[in-house]
Order: sequence, then structure tokens, then C-alpha cells
Amino acid sequence: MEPLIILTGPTGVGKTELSLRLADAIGGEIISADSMQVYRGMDIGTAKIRPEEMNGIVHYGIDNIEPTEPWDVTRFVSMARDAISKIREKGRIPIVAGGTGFYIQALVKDLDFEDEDVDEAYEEQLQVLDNASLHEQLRTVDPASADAIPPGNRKRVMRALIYHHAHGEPISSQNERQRETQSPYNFAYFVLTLPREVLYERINRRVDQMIAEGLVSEVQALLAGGCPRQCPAMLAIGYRQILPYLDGDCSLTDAAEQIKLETRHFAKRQMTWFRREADAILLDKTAGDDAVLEQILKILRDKKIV
RNA sequence: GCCCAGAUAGCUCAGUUGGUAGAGCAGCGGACUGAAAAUCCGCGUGUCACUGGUUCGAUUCCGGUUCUGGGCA
Repeated sequence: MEPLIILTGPTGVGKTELSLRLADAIGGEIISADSMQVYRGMDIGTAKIRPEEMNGIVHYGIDNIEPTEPWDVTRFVSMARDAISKIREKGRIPIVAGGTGFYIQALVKDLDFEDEDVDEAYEEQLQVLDNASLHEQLRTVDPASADAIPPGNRKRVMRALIYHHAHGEPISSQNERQRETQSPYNFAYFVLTLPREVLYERINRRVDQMIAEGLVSEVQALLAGGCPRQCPAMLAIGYRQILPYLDGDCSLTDAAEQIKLETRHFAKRQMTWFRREADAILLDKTAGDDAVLEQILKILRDKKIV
């Protein structure tokens, strides 16, 4: 089985730094599992690694597309699979580093995403309906999903409907099937953690630093570059909170506070996700990077990944 | 010093025609299979400022006290 290392954790724990040290220690290359760092021009707000900080370690999944272009799990998975085979051809070890749990899951569990034809007419038809009608409709074609997804979660209700429309079977059956699939990788799934207060303190500091480094002009540049306000990239934390400031609706301090707040919420959501992952190995970074790296290397040796 | 308005959850406030109270935000927990830094779900006991009085019963009505706004001196 192909070796694969996952290094993740909530935003602000210090994944980037440790991933560089790990790559250096084992001869690895890094695949970014970050839904926002793929976008060019989004550097400060995504805390993206700078080329000069990479220490010659090859990175994949960073700056792949423009903020106006679409990106999603399926694209991530094919990019990552591609990168993995390139890395293996070189005899090196792939390290997936980043905080997007959904992407990591799709890659590690080898979720299968068949091509799907988009039926725009059908989607437009759904847009018009209210949440209750959408949910009712879901119940008729896919009761299991209707039970699992609250009517208020319009986005997921719609996706379930669209899936059924495109594939002729409930998405819940497909999920059921995929839940059984075995990972094709000999992998180790590391989740870095820090006590909440420490993490929040780091987040607060990092946001202030982003502002100082010019987050506002980065947002302005994206807007000037033709990135619409509703595009996924502009929905990113740190970006959309700057918009009201640019409109004169709040002070820069207020915007910064809002970014800190939403980053904290995000970190919490990430931890909820990672805690649920059965194979996750939680590593408290309080012990220090040296100690954590030691632990990681030992586990990798035990699992015969290195 | 006088007049007026407030004082209720960590914050902003609603409310109880007298039967000990509830929203939003925060906080905490959770879900997640093609936008995922997205999207959504669940969790509400707090000396109702203090103190007397009326009352079977007061956070609610009345008096006083303290504090905070605003106005007048």
C-alpha cells in the first residue's frame, strides 16, 4: 500500500511549520489540503506559505487557480492523486497538510466522484422553491437524507436532490456504499491540537498581523481584479468581513474583531470534524515541536510508512 | 441641588394587565460525501439593582436608597 501522511489541525495551530520540518526529516513533499490557499492572490488572509519559506520543499495545491475559477472536493482529489503519483515516482513521501477535513476525508477514503452532468434548468427550478418544499421533495425521493438533513440546510438538501436527479439513486445509498470502502493508503492521520485559550490567543495575534501586513489592500486587489463579492473565495474568513469596512459600515477594528470571532468558530468546527475521524491521532503541541516531531516519526516507523 | 428616563442572562434588550422570566449575540456541544474558511442543528436558573410597604403571593404596584444616562440650575 502506498504511504500517505496527513498533518492537520485547527487553523492557527502551526501546521505549516511542522509540515516543513517533517518533509525535511523524511524526504517528503507537501500537498496542501486547504480550500482557500489554492487561489492565487489570496495570500495574507489565508496565511499562505511564501515561496522563500518553502526551503526547497515542493508544494502542491497552492496557487493553482484564480479566485474566480471553481474549485471543490472533486478537483482537490484529482489534483492530490496526481501529486501523489508524481511524488512516488520520485521515491519521496507525500504529506497532506491543511485544515479542510472534507478534502482529506475524500482523499484518504478514496471517495468516488463520478462525473455528473449539470442540469441547469433543473437547478434553477429548485432555486425558486422554499426550504420546506425542497425538503418535502427530498423526502419523496430520498427519505433517509430527508431524515438526516434539516430543512434549514438548504444547500445540502439541494445537493441531495441534484444528486438524485443526476444519478437516479439517493445520495444516501451512495454514501452508505462508500462508507465501506477501504483506504488504498498506508496512512497516518495526525491532528495537531492546542488548549483552547492558547489557540485563541494565537488566532487573535495572527489576525492583527494580517491586518498589519495589508489584508485590506489584498481584498481591494481581488475586487479590482474582478472577483465578485459572492464568489466562494470572497466568502473566506478574513475576506468577507473586510467588505463592510470598505463600504464604510464598520471600523477596521470591528472588522478585525469579527474575523477573530469567526476564525474561532471555524477552529471549533474543524475540531469537531477531526475528533470524529476514527483514525485521527491527536497530538498536543504544548509539548513543543521537537517532541511532537519525535512522536510523529516514531509512529511512522511503527506503521512502516518511513 | 432639582426634574426626567433607566437598572432583567457574559453583552444588547424584550416581557410579566401581580402567580419567580425570554430573544438575538457571545459561550458550549454536534452534523457534514461535488461552494466545506461553506452550510446547518441542539443547549437558556438569572440575588429580574438594594430596601421597606400593599398583597395569599411582588421581578411586576407604591415609598425610600444607590448607581447610570439625559435635561435644568
